[in-house]
Amino acid sequence: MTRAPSPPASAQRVTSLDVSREAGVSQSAVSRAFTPGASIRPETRRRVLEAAQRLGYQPNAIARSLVTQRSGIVALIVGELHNPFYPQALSKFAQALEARGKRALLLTHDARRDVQETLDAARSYQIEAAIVFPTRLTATPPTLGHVQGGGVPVLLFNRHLPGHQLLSVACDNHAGGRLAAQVLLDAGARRPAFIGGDPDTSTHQDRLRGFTERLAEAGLRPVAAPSRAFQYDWGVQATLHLDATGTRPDAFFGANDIVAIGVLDALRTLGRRVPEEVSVIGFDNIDESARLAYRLTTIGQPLDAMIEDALRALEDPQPVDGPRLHAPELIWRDTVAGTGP
Amino acid sequence: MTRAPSPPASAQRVTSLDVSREAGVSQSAVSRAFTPGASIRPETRRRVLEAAQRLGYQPNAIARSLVTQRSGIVALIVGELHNPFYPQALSKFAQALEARGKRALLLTHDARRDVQETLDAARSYQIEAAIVFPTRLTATPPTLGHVQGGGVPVLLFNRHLPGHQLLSVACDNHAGGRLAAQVLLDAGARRPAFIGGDPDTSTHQDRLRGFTERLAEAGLRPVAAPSRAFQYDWGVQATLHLDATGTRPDAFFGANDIVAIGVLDALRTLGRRVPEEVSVIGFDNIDESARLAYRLTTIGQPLDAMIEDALRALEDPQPVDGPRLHAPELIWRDTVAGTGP
DNA sequence: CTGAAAGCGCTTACAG
DNA sequence: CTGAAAGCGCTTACAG
Repeated sequence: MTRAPSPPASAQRVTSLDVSREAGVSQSAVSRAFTPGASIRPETRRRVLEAAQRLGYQPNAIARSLVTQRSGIVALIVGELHNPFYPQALSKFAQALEARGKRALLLTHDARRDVQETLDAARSYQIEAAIVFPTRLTATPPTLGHVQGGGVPVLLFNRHLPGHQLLSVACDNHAGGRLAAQVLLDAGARRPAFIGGDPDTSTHQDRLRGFTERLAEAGLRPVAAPSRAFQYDWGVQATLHLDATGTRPDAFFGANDIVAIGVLDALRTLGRRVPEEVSVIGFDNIDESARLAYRLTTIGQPLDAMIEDALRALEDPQPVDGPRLHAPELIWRDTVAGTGP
Repeated sequence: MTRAPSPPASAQRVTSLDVSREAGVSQSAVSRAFTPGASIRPETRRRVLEAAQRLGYQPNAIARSLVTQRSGIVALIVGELHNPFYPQALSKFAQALEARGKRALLLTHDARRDVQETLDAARSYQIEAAIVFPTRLTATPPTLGHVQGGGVPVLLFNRHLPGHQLLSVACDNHAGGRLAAQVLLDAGARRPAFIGGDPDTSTHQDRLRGFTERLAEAGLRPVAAPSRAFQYDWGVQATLHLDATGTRPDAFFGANDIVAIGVLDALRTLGRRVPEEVSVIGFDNIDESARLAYRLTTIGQPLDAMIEDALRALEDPQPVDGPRLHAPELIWRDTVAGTGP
């Protein structure tokens, strides 16, 4: 079997043409050798693969994308990653994507620019879908109001936009809010407070609504307390402020774990004992909530299931009818009075 | 000015050819209109841009990459993101990349597979560089031992591999270790312990070496303590174990903040008062270390400078001579006795 | 099963 | 400043 000479060392990239010469086959054959299920004799494939190995050849995914019209790229659009819930989701998404032979293009957005800009930039890479993590987004336009995929499906993770036609996957925050109320009620709370996050987000709103609803069924209503941001500092500040103004809730529901941890730290500063004097519950079940210093009882989100569902939803496009909700789960630890469920 | 008819609605993507027809110019002109600095009459560019706007056209970055041989894509390779130091670095990298007109391709690796595999997968996307975050890597082959960029520069962030020709950017951990010792010495420590992370990493080794060295200058040596992992649980466990075996250090240097926070929580469990009875210092200055419950004194890494330097190093390829080190900075809080520097 | 050829959507000499 | 044409590295009908 005669072989064509190897390509000159000056050649930068080794291409399928180089390999075809090395293997003594056509360039098409090289392509087929790298295409699972392609019609090619096993022996030919073997020869090609060996030649490729010798030359250090690897198919060019960019060129492939151009002709197949499928880039295999999914955009992950994130803002700040201060809430540890998101990095965790992010790396799990990247892994799940890889397991499906896809790649994650990581893009950032900030509060000042419209997400649309970021999305457009992503679209030039022929992304097959975009997942946006609304770490800094509010529901009000222009930030997220009119996002247009322009042909590519866009999914909002952990948030939904009432009245908009965006795919979205989230935890059933309304049910989670109810669950939090239930847990606090069972612990004997009579004056529970909700320390909210960004009041303009569905996560905040749904959790509050569920919480309030369940409390009402027990003839109670949450202690009046302000909302502001899903941040540690805010949890601390809100709790201190409440105390300073003479409001002493006997239980706290933090809009997420970061806020609840702030509440816990503020309570410690105030010398109030948890859970003996006051119960605290959070939302998300981030790593930090399991620390010995906190042992925060919280409502966990079924992250893996949510991610699988998100990817599935993106794969077969069907009309959006409301957010895809996942049941939350109580994570019992040490910050709520009683012995648990 | 006569116009060619608009492309049929059936056409999936709108291409530069569609725009050229809409604008009544050549396809080359469309390309030039989107190329900053290209030789094109302002009026022509305006016409093209308007036509593009009408048609919703956006240049195809994939096609562009193919011809320019520059993808504009940089791979970010991460493992687990349990240490919050990494997500923070990750999002800052993504932002810094975008500021330079580049994109971040996010890839994951796990401890079982060789990073080489992940890198090869990334290479098929014609990445211009790869940055690996060694969140799960040890220095021993095969995991990281023989990584070959195969033409693309590879940079290790926050770690270096002695004797290997990989670019790397890190904090000067040796100096940081010395600094930690200095701080503890100033606080009057006589029996300081180092609670190590993964002993097989340069971060661990360099910090320990600096720490030991400075201690030796003061005629001291660290209390014998085991090392294992850069994890919260390990910090807790190691501290508890030390205490159970009758070893009572008067100061702790946690190999990173996560470990130091574990130490702090364990100390609290043991009823030992910080910093009155025992001082604790960490490394990294992650968000969590500033929580009221911890107020951890720590050695901060100059993250922004490190990221800029990493990107710069990747841009102009020059022979590697050792890791590029950045000076650490003492973050004084409440876990070390005394009034600070 | 195999190869020659067209074409994916751009950029970039080249000639005008 | 502009257009026609070649070509980036692949995949995929098409014909054998």
